[in-house]
Amino acid sequence: MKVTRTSTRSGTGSRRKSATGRPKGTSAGRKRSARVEVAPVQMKSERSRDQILQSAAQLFRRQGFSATTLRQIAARAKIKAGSIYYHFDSKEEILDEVLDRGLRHVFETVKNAVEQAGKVSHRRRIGLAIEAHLVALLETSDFTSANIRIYGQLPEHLKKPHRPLRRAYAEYWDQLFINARRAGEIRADMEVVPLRMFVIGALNWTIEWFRLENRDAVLELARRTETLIFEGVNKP
Amino acid sequence: MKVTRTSTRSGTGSRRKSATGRPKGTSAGRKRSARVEVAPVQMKSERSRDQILQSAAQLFRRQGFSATTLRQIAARAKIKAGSIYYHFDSKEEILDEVLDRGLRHVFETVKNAVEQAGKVSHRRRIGLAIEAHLVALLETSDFTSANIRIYGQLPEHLKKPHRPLRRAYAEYWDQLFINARRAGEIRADMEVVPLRMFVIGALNWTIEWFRLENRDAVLELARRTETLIFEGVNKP
Amino acid sequence: MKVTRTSTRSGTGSRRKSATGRPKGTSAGRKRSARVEVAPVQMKSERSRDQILQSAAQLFRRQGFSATTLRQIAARAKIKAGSIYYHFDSKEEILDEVLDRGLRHVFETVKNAVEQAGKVSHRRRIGLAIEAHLVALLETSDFTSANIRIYGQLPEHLKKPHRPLRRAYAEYWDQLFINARRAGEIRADMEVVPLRMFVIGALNWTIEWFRLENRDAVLELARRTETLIFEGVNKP
Amino acid sequence: MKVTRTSTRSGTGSRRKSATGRPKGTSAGRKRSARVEVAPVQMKSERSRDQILQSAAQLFRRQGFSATTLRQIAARAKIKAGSIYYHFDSKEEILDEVLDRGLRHVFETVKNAVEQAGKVSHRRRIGLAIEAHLVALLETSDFTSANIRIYGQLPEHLKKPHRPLRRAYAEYWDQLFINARRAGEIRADMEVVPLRMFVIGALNWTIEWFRLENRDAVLELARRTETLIFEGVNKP
DNA sequence: CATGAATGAGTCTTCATTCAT
DNA sequence: CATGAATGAAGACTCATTCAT
Repeated sequence: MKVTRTSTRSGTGSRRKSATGRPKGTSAGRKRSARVEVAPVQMKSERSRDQILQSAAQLFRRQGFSATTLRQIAARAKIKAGSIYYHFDSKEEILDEVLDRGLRHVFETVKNAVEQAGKVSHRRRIGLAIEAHLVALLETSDFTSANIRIYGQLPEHLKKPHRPLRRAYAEYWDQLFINARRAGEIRADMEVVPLRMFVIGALNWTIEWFRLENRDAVLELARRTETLIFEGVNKP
Repeated sequence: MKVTRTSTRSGTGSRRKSATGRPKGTSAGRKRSARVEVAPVQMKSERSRDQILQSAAQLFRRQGFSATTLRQIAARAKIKAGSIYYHFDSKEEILDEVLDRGLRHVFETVKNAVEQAGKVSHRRRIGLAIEAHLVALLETSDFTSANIRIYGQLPEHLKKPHRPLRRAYAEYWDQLFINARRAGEIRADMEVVPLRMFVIGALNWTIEWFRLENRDAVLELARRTETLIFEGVNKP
Repeated sequence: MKVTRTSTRSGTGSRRKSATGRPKGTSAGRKRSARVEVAPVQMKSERSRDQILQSAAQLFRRQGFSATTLRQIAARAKIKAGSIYYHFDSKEEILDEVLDRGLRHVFETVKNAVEQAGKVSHRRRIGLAIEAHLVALLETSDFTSANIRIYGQLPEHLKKPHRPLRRAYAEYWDQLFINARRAGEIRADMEVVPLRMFVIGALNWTIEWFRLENRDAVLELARRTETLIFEGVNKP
Repeated sequence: MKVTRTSTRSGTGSRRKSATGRPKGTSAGRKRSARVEVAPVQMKSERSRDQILQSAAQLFRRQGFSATTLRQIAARAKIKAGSIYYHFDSKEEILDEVLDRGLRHVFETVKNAVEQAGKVSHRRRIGLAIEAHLVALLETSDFTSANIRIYGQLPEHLKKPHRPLRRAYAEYWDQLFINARRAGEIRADMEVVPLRMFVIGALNWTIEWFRLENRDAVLELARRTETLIFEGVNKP
C-alpha cells in the first residue's frame, strides 16, 4: 500500500525553485518503488541526498530544527556544508522532506499493518495500528520521530504544507475508532476526536523517554499500551 | 506546601557568576519569602525580571529555546535586549529559571490538590492529580508548558540541573500509583513506571493540540482523561 | 530649495522593515534641515550611519554594487561588518539610500544654481545647470557619482523605486531646453529628448575619466562642455 | 583592415597557464586566420567557446562582471558550469577575451568605415567614425557594449592588459580631430583630448538608454549626434 | 567535450553579549 | 535600571573552481 498524496500538496516538488540544473527532489517517489531484488544501483547523488536527509532527521529529532546546523548535518553525512546545496535549495527544504517522509512512513506502516490483518476484530485492528505507530516512531524511522517531535514548534509557514497529510492520518485513526464503536467494541458514549488525541498522545510521548534496547522492547511496549487503552488501570 | 529543593541543586544560584553587584538570580527565593506586610510592592527590578521570564516562557513554549531570540523576549517584555543583562547573565540562565519555575509550578499544584483532598479514595487522588497537572500545564503556567515542551530537545548540560526535581516529581506520581495498587484500586499486575509514563505522556501531549477556550474546558478534558485512564475504551 | 519627493516614493522609508527598535531611515530629512549655525550635535548613531553611507558610496562608485563587500564598507567606516546591521537592514537598503541621496543631491544642486541665477538668458541657465551637474558629479558628492555610475547595471527591483525621481530630474532638464527653444535660443528643429540624452550623456561620462586635481578643474571642464554643446566644433 | 595588437599585450595568451593540452585561448587567432575555403565548419569546441563568450558578454553588459555567475553564463550557453573550464581557465579569462573582442570590434569597425570612405572631407570622416562607433556599440556587438559599460568598474589588474589597445583607439580618434583641425574644419582653439572625451562620452553613454528598435534607429541617432557635435544647439 | 558532484573561501546576515552613558 | 551602539562568532547560503567519469 502506498499513501496517496493529498490534493493540496502534490508531492514536495511544488515548492522547489531549482533554477539550477541540480537533481533536487523527485527522489522520494523513486526510492519507494525500489524493490530489494532489483537493487537499482542508487547513484552517488541519491546516496548523498539520503545521507543528508537521514542525518538531518536524526539531528532535528534530537535538537530541534533551529538548533541544528547545516554543518552538523553535513558532518554527519560526511560531506562539507556547502555541498548540501547541490542537493537542496535550503535548510527548510530539507526539513520539508524530512517531515514529509516521516509522516508518510508512519501512515504507510500503520495502513499496511491494518490492511494485512484481514478479517479480525476492531480491537485487534486498533491494536495493530498502535503497534505499527510505535514501531515506526521508535524503531524504523528517524524521519517519523523527527516529525512528531519538532512539528509543534515550527513556524506556521513550515507547518502549513504538511497539514493535509496530517489530517488524513488523523482521519484514518478516527475511522478505526468509529468502526469499532459502531461494532460495539468501544463504548457508545466515547467521542472519537478526544479519544484519538488521547491515544496518539500517549503513543507519541514515548519518544521523550523510550530508548530502544532489545528487539521486542517496542512490541512489549505496544502490548502494554494497548491493554491500558482498552482496559484502563481499574481492577477488572 | 512548598516543593523543597533537592540536594543536587541548591537553588539555581550555583551556576551564577554574579561578579557584579546586581541582583541576579536571587529573586526566586526572595520573592517567595517576601512577607506581605513588609514589602507589598514589588520593586521595578522585580517586575522587569518577571516580565522577562514570562515573555521567555511564552516564546520558548511556542518556538523552542534556540529559535527564540533575546530581542523577541525583550520586545515582549517591553524593554530593550541589552537590558536583559541587568537581570540575567545569559540566555541560558533565563532558560534555567523558566524550567525551574515550570516544574516547580506543576509539582506544587499537584501536591496541593492531592493534599487538600484529605481522606479520599486513591482513584480520586489520582484524578485530582490529573486535573491539577492539566490545569498547570494548560491554564495557569506558561512556565510549565514551556518546560514540558522544550525540555526533551535541550542539550545535556541544560537538562542536567533539572533532573533531580524531575525525578522527584516522577516519584511522587509513582507513589500515587503504588498506593492505589496496594489498596487494590489498580490491578496488581500493573507495573508502575510504564503506567506513569503512559499517564504523564497522555497528559503532556495535550499541549500540542489543546487550545484553551472556555473556563471549564480543561476540567472537562481532565474528567474525560481520567475515565480513559481508569476504565479504558472497552464496553464495560 | 528642496527637492520634493515624488508621490510614488514617499521617502526611502516605505521599504523599511525595521522590526527592531533601531533608528533606521529618517536621517535624510533630518540632516538636510541642519543649519550650520544650529550645529545639532549629530549623535553617535547618526555619525556612524553617515560614515557607512559615505563609505558605501565611494566603494560602489569605484567597484560597483555587487563587487563591494560589507566588510569593505565597514572597514572604511571604521567599524565591524556586523555593526552595519544596527543601522541598516540589508546591503540593498544601503544602496537604496546611496542612490536616493545621490540623485537628490544633483537635482538640488542644479535647481539651486538655476533658481539663484535670477533673470538671465536661457543659455546661461543651461550653462549653470551644466556646471552644477558636473560639480555635483565630480566634486561634491560620492553619492551622485555612485548613482550615475552603477544605476544602469542594477537589477530591476533595485532600480524601480528610483524611477520617479529620475524622471523628474529628466523633465527638469527638458523644461530648460523647451524654454530655451521657445525663446529662440536653440534651433527650432531640435528635439528635446535626444538633446537631453546627448547632453546628460556627455556630462555623465566624465566620471569615467575625469580626476579632480585643482579647484577649478571642474569649472574649466564645465565651460568647455558648455561651449561644445552650444557651438559645436565647427569653425564659426 | 585588421587591428594590430600592441606591443605590451602580445595576444591574450600571455596570462594563460594552459598546463593541460586543452585549446584554451588560441581561438581568437585561429578563427580570424581560418580561410573560408579550408575550414568552413567551426568545430564543436569552437562553437561552445563562442557561445560562452557571447553569453558572458551579454550578461556582463547587463549586470556587470561581478554580478554575473558562471552558472548564468553556462545556462545561456546551454552547457553546464563545469564545462566552461574546458574552454577557459577562469572567469577572468573570459572577461579578458570579452573585453578584447569588444574593443577590437569597435576599433575595426570604425577604422574600416573611415578607410573605405576614400577621399572625403574630415567632417565626413568623423561623421563616419561616429556612426561606426554607435553601430558597433548598439547594434553589432555585445562585446563592445560590455566592454564600454563595465571597464570602468574593474579592478586594476583586470584593466591593465587592455590599456594599450584603448590608448591606440583613443589616439586614432585624436588623429581624426587633429587632421580636421589642421585642415581648418574644426576651430583652431579646440583642444583635442577634451574634445575626444566629450565626443566619445556622448556616444558611449547611449548604451545606458538606447534600445534598438528598427533598423535605422542607430543611423538616425548617429546623424543627430553628428549634427550636435559639429553645429551645437545654437540657432545658426 | 561535457557533466555530476563536490569543495572551500567568502558573502550577507543574525544574535548573544558587552559596556559606556 | 535601561538603553544605544557596537562586536565577534557563527549561521545559511553562493560561487568559482576541481576532477573523476
